[in-house]
Amino acid sequence: MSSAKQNHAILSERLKSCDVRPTPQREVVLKVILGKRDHPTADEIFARVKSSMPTISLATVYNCLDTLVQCGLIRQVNLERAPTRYCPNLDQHAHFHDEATGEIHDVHLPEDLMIRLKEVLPAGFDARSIDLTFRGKAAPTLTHGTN
Amino acid sequence: MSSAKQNHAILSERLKSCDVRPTPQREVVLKVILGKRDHPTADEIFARVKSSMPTISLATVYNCLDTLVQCGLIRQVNLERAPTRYCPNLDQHAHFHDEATGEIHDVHLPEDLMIRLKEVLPAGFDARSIDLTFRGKAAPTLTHGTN
DNA sequence: TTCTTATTTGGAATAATTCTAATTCCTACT
DNA sequence: AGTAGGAATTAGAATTATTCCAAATAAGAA
Repeated sequence: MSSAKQNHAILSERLKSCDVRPTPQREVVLKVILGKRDHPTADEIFARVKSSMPTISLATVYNCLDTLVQCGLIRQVNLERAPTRYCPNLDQHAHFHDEATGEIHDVHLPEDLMIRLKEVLPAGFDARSIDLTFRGKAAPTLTHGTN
Repeated sequence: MSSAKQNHAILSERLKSCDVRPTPQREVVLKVILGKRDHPTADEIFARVKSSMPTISLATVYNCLDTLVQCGLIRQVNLERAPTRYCPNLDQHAHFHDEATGEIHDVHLPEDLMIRLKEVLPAGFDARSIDLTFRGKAAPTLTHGTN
């Protein structure tokens, strides 16, 4: 079995396990996002996807993204007043938004902190997800985390 | 001195302390946001402001909001793919976004947790602000926090 | 295969925000 | 008080991200 075929099988399996139809469009959108550890916008994803599937439409990219987020196969990140970005990293992590460069860095969150975070919620609040975003500036010289 | 005048003086003082001109528009926008502990959108703020200053323009509301956020007199909250909301509560707190009702509740964050949060950042990362948003559902019967 | 239903498509529509250029308003300095 | 000069405001146009729509297509079950 070729590597490409195997890849397809893996992606297809992932989609099926979420009870969604493993269409070629969904697979290629997912593949593109997982293929790079950055935080692309819908437009950027559209551009990347078009090189392997030139006929795909932007509406489909949006549809696929919605589906993938629903499934929990990717995450959604919102910066203030900027187009939504998507994140392939499903490990528990926070985002650091470098205000000087606009870059987003993933920051690992230890398990005990996650537990501590959930403890601050009053009784009756049931959190399905937690978004933690830092804003500020990062030291320019060192290379930290992913962008 | 009348209460209204005193109010004006206080608002004006707050603005001056941020090195911005205390214009009537900025004062009324700030007053409207501080007057209610909710999370209005720019459009909602525009509507509220118009009742006391009918000639104000939406562009000015946006300008004022930008200025006030810059000054740190109000905060900005972004829900996924929804218009930006503004928050009068400057105490350290998180937001709980009730996915069923769309309501936003403030959640108090203890000081030690804030310290713990900043500790997860690698050396060289300097966080100016921290945004923590929970998403999920809240028990409907009880009345928790502010919306 | 054929049926049923979900998905895709392109283009139009919507909605939040920003831009622009003209006007008006503060504030500091005489 | 009067005025110069920069900052803020205004209305409306422009931009841009996202969603809607109705028709065409494709996937999975029988």
